[in-house]
Amino acid sequence: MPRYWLMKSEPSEVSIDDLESAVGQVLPWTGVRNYQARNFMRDEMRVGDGVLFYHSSCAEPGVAGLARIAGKPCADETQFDPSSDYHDPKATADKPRWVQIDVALTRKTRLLPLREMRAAPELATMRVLAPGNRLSITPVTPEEWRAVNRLLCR
DNA sequence: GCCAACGTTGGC
DNA sequence: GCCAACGTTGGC
Repeated sequence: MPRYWLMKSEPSEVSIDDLESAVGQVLPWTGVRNYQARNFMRDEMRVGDGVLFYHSSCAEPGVAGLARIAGKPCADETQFDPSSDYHDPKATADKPRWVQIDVALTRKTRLLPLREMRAAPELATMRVLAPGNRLSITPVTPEEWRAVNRLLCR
């Protein structure tokens, strides 16, 4: 039962600074459109779980801050919105397909670059670093969580 | 912009 | 249920 997660976000959409400046420093994590990632949110996340906030698809990919799960999963509102990039015409209010969950900032950190993560032997097992990985949400082991925190203090 | 890896779709 | 085609992800 994982208690830690890595969640990818494109900073051009939602960055660590957006989370920092959000009301209550909480944002709903919307737009997940992958079943495996959805199932993590829907079935396995609990309030208080630790989150590595990861910036992807940008000039400097890497962990940009620490956050935590701050609510229960509920229907992702963007799936019903025809004007949203995340609109899903097959989703209905009766049968929502996608879920969102509140994520709260714990603290912004220095950027821990992907490059540095790959170079750290203690992070070699991280699922996000596995070749070909594309999942936007991946479980993180307590050991990996501690190792990332140690690296962030350097 | 490239491209490898992967997930989803849809015809059969 | 198979699997080829297609779309997306995301580092580089």
